[in-house]
Amino acid sequence: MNFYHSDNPASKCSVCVLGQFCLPVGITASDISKIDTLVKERVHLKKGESLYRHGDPLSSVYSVRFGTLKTEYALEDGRQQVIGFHLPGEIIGLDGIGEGQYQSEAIAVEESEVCIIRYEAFEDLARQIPALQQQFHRILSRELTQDQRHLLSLGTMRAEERLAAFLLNLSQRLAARGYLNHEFDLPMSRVEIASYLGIQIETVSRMLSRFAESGLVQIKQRHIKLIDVDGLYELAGIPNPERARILKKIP
Amino acid sequence: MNFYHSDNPASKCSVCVLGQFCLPVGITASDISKIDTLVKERVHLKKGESLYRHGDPLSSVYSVRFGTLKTEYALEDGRQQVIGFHLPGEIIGLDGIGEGQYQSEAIAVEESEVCIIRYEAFEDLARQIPALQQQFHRILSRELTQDQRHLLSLGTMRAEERLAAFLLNLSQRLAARGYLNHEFDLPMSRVEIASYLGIQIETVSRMLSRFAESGLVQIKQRHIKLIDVDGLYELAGIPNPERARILKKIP
DNA sequence: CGTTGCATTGACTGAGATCAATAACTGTGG
DNA sequence: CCACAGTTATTGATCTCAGTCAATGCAACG
Repeated sequence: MNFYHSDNPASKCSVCVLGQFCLPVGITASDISKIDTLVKERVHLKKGESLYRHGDPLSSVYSVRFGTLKTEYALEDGRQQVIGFHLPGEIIGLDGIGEGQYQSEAIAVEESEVCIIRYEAFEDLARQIPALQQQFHRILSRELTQDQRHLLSLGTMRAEERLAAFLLNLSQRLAARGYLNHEFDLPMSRVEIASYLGIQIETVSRMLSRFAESGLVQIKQRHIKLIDVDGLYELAGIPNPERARILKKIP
Repeated sequence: MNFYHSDNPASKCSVCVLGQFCLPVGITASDISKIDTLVKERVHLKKGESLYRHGDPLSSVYSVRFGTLKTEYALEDGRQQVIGFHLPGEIIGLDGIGEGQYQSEAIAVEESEVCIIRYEAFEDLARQIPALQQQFHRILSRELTQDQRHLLSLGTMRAEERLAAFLLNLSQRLAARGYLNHEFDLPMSRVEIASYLGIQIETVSRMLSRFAESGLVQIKQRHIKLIDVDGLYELAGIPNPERARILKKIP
């Protein structure tokens, strides 16, 4: 882990390209300068390094600057699962607020960098800037919704559907960040995908091969190209939000 | 749905026996009176009635006064799953904050009553009372942790383990509310349990019968008596928090 | 160019789903 | 109070998806 301290303008929240994700909308210039003072440090993580571990006291929450992190949750008997993958602009460490210590472990899936947001200072500032407080609540709430969608996937979907939904979700999130969304590199390994989806690595492999056979995707190792997006959506059992649906079901 | 409006003292948050769950600790007398003004209305729900539905605009969050509610999350193709059961003192509706409309549907599993907390007024008040704001963040964060534990259950545990963990979790939550925790009535049906655990109703039935055969529990319909709590914990693959563990693992 | 880690593919197995029948309870009205 | 319908739960028989075990393939790297 590599810490940075910086006052140079390029590290300011207000000029960060991710502002759309981690900054609240509709705040004044003076608010912005306050927010800028909040984030003075960053951490650089090499692949496999932990940002925090289960049980570490909560001092900060973190905003991903670049790279990808996974959060893992462990059962007392040693079994563990990847709970989430976190892309640039997303906030992690929120599960530490409840008990004052992180409940999960956050690990870099690839080389990554995160902004450190001192939690106490943040909470104070949120009280002063209503828009910031509201945005924080929205972030927490969306996190809940995200987990609930994931629950639905693990509870009701078959392996094939889970994987299709996973690829599409990743694609959507990449698109929202302005990346190519129909062709990208998976930052995570098959093991990590399998763990996240609650299936075995062999099943991930088989399903990906099957998708490729069916002409839904092209895969070369971790490089993936979505060919038939509609087909994937259909397979996942969810409607394609990329095309406005004019048709209604006629019963 | 039956609305109440009330200024009578018995309906005040400050005297509600659930205060320990929904009120922040360490607040002043004047804060208490402000909080009391926040919750003026309650809703009475008969079994099966919805408190809110997916897509309803968020106006309030709710605190369960008595009874049990379930929240269900639906997939676009009609599949749906019970995401959580909510006991007295727990807050529901938080998933509505992110998008300004509820993402799930909340339904009474048995006759229930909830306090209405107008969300905008609550957010304002939270800004004025730091302890309230902190408590709210803790509640949101614990909700996240709860969902993550649930994810782990659906992702890595076998049916048997999920059911054992479910019974123990319910028992713990009842104990925290001062109820009998080793003998109680399940408020929810087998269908609802199965949905929550991501398994089939027949499997729930079979596993319960198996638990009874093994002398772990006694079951008569929805009435359940935990006989061998340690055995259940072992089966669930989690340590028993009810007995302080002096022993350490010797490698 | 072997070694090491990650991914794919095949053969077999098993936990839990599905289908089906029965049993037990709940509530209703005569 | 009983009969009946309707719901909810249990139990059995069979099937299937995905897990497990095992072998092979493929990159990257010292």
